[in-house]
Amino acid sequence: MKIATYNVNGIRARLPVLLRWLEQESPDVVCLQELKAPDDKFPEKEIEEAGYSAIWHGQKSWNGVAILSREYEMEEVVRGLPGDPDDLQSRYLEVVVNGIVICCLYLPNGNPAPGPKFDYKLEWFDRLNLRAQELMALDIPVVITGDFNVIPTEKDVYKPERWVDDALFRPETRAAYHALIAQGWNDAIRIVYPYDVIYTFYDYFRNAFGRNAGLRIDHFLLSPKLVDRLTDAGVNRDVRGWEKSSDHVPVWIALK
DNA sequence: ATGGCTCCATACTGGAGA
Repeated sequence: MKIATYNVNGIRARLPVLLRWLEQESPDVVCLQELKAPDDKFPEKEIEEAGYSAIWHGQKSWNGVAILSREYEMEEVVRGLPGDPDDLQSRYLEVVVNGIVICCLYLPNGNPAPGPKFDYKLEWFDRLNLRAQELMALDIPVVITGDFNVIPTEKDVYKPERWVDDALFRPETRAAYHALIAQGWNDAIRIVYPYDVIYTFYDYFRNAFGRNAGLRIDHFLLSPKLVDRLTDAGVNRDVRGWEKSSDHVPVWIALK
């Protein structure tokens, strides 16, 4: 079973690239972030013609997440991150598919930091960790994946010293991420590739992709019940070089 | 230190992204 995550940065602008990538990689389940489209503008027909059912949580202009499935039935569990009725941003979707809970998230960017956007990021992170703790306590197969907007370590950024004050790398952000990991979650990419330099995002500016000046901010976290089933993982780095690419790269895992 | 690029909105410009 192959599961992928891809921050598309606008599903309408990205549709040709998305469909080409789906055709090439044939993932069973796909978590998408940054749809940048309201619910009624989600390209349901094109996704269906590509062979996928879909559940989506859209929003006008910004944010938006979706989960696609090629073969397995999906059952929606949670829409929107619990814990704050005033938070209307579409950043979290949770489903059960093939006996696995899959959480698709788009964690707030948080820049500029400090400031209200950074406060929102940390508050959102606290609520994510509460939900993750609930799932961990169930002792079942769970995948938490998506765009975390977190650079976990210095190894995950091309020039760490330039990012120390950024909301993606500040101590508070890394502390929240490490608190999540400390619940017992396993970083799938680092299990398969403990030492390699792996990036999932390249800025549109300054030929970042050509210089391999990237960040690793899209992650796959596996519950203990699932980690033994991990057989492979990777990033589709070449997709970043395609015409009209997203600034993010698809990330995937394979489970037995 | 700045700006470089790309997306979306109701649009010839600005906000957000990371």
